[in-house]
Amino acid sequence: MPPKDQGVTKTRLLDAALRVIRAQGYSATSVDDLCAAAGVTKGAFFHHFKSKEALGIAAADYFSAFADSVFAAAPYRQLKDPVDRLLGYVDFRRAILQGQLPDFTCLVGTMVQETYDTHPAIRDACNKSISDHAAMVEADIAQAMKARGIKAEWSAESLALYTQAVIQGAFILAKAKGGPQVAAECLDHLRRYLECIFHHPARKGQ
Amino acid sequence: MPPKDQGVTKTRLLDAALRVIRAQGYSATSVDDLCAAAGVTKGAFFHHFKSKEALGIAAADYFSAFADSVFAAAPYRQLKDPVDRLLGYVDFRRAILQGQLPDFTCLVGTMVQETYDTHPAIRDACNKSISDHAAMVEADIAQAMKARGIKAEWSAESLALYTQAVIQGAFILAKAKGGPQVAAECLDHLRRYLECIFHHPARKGQ
DNA sequence: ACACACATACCAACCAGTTGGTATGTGTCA
DNA sequence: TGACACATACCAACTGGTTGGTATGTGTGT
Repeated sequence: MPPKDQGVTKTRLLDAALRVIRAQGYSATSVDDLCAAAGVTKGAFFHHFKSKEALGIAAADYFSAFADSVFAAAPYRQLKDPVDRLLGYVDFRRAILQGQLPDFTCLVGTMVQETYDTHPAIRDACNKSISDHAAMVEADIAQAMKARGIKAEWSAESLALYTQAVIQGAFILAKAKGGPQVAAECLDHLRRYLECIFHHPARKGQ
Repeated sequence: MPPKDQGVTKTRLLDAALRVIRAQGYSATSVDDLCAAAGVTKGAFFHHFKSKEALGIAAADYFSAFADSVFAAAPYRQLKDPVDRLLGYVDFRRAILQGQLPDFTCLVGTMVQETYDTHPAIRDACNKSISDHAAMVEADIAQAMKARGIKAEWSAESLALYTQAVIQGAFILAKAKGGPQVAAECLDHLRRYLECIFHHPARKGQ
């Protein structure tokens, strides 16, 4: 019944990849692991992906598309003021630090550390994922700078990438310490920096 | 003559581990890879380390001790004012972003992402390495807060961990983008945040 | 003589990827 | 309508090579 099952097996493999690779890393995850987690056979795997590396690239794209949809639909996107949107982004990222670590950490941040030197194609896919997400943040930053009349030595792109560095680093610390609390506190510091830059009054109790 | 060669083979293996694991990651690095890079046999490896996991833990400790000595000997340590020392730390971290990526990135930040869920003993060693280094930064932060009479909602520990998150995240971005420039710009933003917190006049041209 | 620091040879389990095959669907032309 | 050619989706079994780890030597200094 191919029409009914169209793409189901492939999607099951990609969903499994997100879960398993975020928990174990790319190298430690075997094709058999993926197949077992997805409940499919090895033949099905290599029918949909020509190699493990191709699955890695596809997983990065899949993760990226999923993240795009989550942030596009997030409530903070509706805020009128670009500074509010920027701070809303940080608050939203803080709010989604829920559940187990493999549920909210970043697939591409994990993968790129393992593959940047040995699998250039995966590194490029991860870089595109991070850069595209940063570009979304950069748009709000550029508007915020214009709205507040801020002329700085740093670029909107540089600050957007900085937000991503904080988030990626916060995930590493969360993994090292076994929980998301340290990551939340990192996002609080990031928020404080942005408030400082955009002359925004700090929230009470923060 | 064992007295002369005392520890040489073990050290060669640990040095190789630093290089190879930072380039390929922990899981993708085989014991054979390590032996080849160190120029020793497998028998020697398992004479000094009872398992690959034990090597991972030893490598984290070895990296940690190396980092300790580098930072203890760094010129910024001689600065009298704790705020200068804190900013000096960031400047020093920025200055050592030299050479190839595996030369200056963080072994434990790389390893913990791959092992936090599957090798608790390695995760603990990585966590200790990060936390000990953060504690060194935290001491200067605590003194800086006292010197400037700063009472904040955040703790010195929280800010110290934030500096480590920025550094770890900067390494991920550097790997994704293939060079250290983005990491340097992240450290510039971190410096700006610290200047803001400690009411320090910004440097010109920054 | 004995412990230590290695080296050699080897193993079972696992690895990514291939094979030959089946079941099911789709487009086309008479 | 139906028969044929072809494509898609999948499967179980297999392959050559690699994995972490072990068992058993061997040379050397004390």
